[in-house]
Amino acid sequence: MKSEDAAETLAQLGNPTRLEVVRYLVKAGPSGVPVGSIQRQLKIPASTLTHHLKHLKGVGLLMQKREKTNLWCSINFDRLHEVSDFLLEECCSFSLRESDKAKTERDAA
Amino acid sequence: MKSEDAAETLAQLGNPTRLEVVRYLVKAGPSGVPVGSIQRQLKIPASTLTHHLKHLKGVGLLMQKREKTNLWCSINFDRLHEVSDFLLEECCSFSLRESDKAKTERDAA
DNA sequence: ATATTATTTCGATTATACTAGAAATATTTA
DNA sequence: TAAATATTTCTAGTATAATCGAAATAATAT
Repeated sequence: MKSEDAAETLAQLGNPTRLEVVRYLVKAGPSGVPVGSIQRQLKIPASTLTHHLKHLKGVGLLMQKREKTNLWCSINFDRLHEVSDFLLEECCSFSLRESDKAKTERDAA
Repeated sequence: MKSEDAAETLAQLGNPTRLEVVRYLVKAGPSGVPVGSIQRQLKIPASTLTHHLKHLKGVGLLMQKREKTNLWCSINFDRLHEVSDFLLEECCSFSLRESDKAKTERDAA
């Protein structure tokens, strides 16, 4: 995952309302839930919710599928995984050298 | 990690300039680098950089330590790990049921 | 004390995001 | 066709963030 894409995705996850939606969708599982259910459960005004869903869709975190009048929303688990992987790689790019910590501390002394 | 804290931290990571700084600090490793080095390497105006460092410090991603005139900056690896763990937990809260996908697809058919 | 280097504060501009009500647009059901 | 339900678009107010130059502050070295 490219750094700019990661930044964009993280930025979208960084909004409390959107993160709440994401968590709700994760709990809902692969089958997802209709927009209206999210709206009622999380008590988010419809227009506000649509706005946020558009953002999540924009970074590929959200998938939508129409069925009759309902628009079913589900999380793109792979995408969410990519983001956490990105952060993990950042963290762990030093994990090997972390084991040299004792040596480093000796050097400083 | 609480959801609100995660959101706040993700929001901070969601700024391209700050994410660049974080990645640079991760590469720099536990010993860190002075503010001025970041500034020169990433070509970020000093005042802008100070601004962003304050944000990163605010969510506990950045640690600072003065040595003579230099202010050394280093990443709080534990904190970064907490964030990626938060996302991973979100992802994986469904990973078990993901293995039931085949079954789900059979049901749909 | 002065000069040098490092970092922060101040102040101002500009842009973008969040929010949500009201109206509009489907889509389905009666 | 009319009524009901679901979702989006439009619009607009408000707030917050990003940016950076110039000046201020801090620490050291000469």
